[in-house]
Amino acid sequence: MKTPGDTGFAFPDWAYKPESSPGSRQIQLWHFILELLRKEEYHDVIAWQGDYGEFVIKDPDEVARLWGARKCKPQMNYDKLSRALRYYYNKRILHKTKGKRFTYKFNFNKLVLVNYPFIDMGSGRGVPQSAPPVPSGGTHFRFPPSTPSEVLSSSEELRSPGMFSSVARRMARGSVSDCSDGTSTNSELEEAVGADERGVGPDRAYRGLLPPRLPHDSLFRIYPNTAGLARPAPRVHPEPLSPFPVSPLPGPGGLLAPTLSPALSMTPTPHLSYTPSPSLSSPMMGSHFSFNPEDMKHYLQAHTQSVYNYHLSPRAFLHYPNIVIPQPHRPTLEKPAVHHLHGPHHPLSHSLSQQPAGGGGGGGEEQHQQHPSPFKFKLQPPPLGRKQREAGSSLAAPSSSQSSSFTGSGQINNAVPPKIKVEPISDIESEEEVEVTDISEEDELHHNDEDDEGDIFTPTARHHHQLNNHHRANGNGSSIPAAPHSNLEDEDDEEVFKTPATPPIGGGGSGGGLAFPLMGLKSEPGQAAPISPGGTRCIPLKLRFKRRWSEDQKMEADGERDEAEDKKVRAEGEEEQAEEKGRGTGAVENGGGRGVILGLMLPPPPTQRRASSELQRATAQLSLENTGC
DNA sequence: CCCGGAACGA
DNA sequence: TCGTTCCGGG
Repeated sequence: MKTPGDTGFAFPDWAYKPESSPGSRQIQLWHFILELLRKEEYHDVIAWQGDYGEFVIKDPDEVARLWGARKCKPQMNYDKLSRALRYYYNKRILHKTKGKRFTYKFNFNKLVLVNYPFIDMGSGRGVPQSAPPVPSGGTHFRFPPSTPSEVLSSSEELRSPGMFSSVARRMARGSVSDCSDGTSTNSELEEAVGADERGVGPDRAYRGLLPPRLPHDSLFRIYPNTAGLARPAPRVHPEPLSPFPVSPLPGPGGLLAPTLSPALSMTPTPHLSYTPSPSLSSPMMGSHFSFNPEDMKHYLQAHTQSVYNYHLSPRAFLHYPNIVIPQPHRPTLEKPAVHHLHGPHHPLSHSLSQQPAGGGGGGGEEQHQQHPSPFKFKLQPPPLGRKQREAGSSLAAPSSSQSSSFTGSGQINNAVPPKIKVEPISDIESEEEVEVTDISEEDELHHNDEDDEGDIFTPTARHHHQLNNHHRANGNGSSIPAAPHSNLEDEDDEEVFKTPATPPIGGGGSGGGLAFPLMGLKSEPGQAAPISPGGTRCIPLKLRFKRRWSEDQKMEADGERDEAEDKKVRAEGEEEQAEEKGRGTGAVENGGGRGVILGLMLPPPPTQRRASSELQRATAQLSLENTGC
């Protein structure tokens, strides 16, 4: 599957690997955690807390037991489990919330990208404090750096049959757990799931998964560039129950208006079974960008798949005009044109086959089958070790950290400048001091790439955690300050500089070219500098890269570097510079690039429920699978 | 409690 | 090769 040949640029393997996906036979700890988090039954043991993506293990032993049961390792204990969790730090799947016991936070950035872009995590309702509505703009969520464009670019690979087939098979086989002894866990989970599916309405179903906040905002924030769009108050909470943020656009109706790129016809195609109302459908895409429909499709599909896989809320589904995303089940509805795209539909269908919910399911399935992640590219794993906390901290901390960590408080909402905002208000004070040392490491390093991202989810958290979590904690819960995607910029910039060439893009020019084209399309006139790809490359390239890769790249780059030379991470000086630059020029572009993405993402509002229900089912199915001892 | 190197298994 | 588990140290 992995083609070694690949350059390796895109996302981390785990992000797209089938194995990573929930449906996969071998469950991974983080999947498991996610699973538990989504179930209320376990909310006593583990639950979302505070910031997005942040969860607390209330009963470590129990969690360990459950995990052990799942893996058929009776000896599992929290210590081991936590080690496993720690292992994820390097992968950036999660990180520890300092200062809080048993509290970790998911970095969905990457995950999101590939597997599920819109995710949010949060507490579902179950969660007590945190659940709340997002504060104002929830900004936590960030778009995946890579975004579709990247994906698209690599589309080549996407289609590779090999992957699909293999995946498909896997999925198909998939479910069924081997572990007979399956402890209660399995059964419980399964049951629970089942219950959710059927009995409960969709709302509930997913509610657990997602977090209260809404990612959308973040999206917006990221993309401000479309000035027109302004994504004012994206978050609407349509559904009271659901914790999630709601669909973004809908609220402000105006926002939506802008439609997608001109290139595409805006026509909303209701192909999707769950398609939301057409009008709503197009989210925010700015007029600026246009994607290639196919690409979009792929992206969407992938996204969809992820959604299903992870039980994300329906909102997660993207809606894009002209593009049809196949749904997993429910073939009955329409089988629109699923063209080759098909989707993702995954395992569920297969595994589900057992339940023919939708009458004619069979046929539909075929079409869709696909793998989870259509995209193949991956970035390389960037793990790097961050060993030197201390060292780094001293150095880097200062400037970079600040920038990166933004506390920003709701700027987005208000400000929402068309451009990106750079560092918000971050309170330097607190952050710096505090963070500097401890955090610094993380922040620095990560922040480069991730923190921001990661933080994005919990912007506040980071800083505070050390000092005081208190405020962040639930009080508002949300606390979401803001966003800051500014960080991104910074980050990006950095990266750019560093690894300009790297790119992913394939080897060479060609690769790059591919990628860019999209960009070009997207970009609009004014802002971004579209310019031809070639030309663009020089400067724009960087920027672009930044955006895309931004995080990943940075990390990787850094990581690589670090690895190669030494682990220390220090490149801050450079970074800083980069940041500055990036801002200047980058801002616009950023917006553009990302904006596009955002646009893609948009979630559809209303209608999704169905989808969600299905999703649920699917998920349920998946969850059942687990086990294989 | 948390970290991360080292060993181990698939 | 990758992920998980063991284990000593902070």
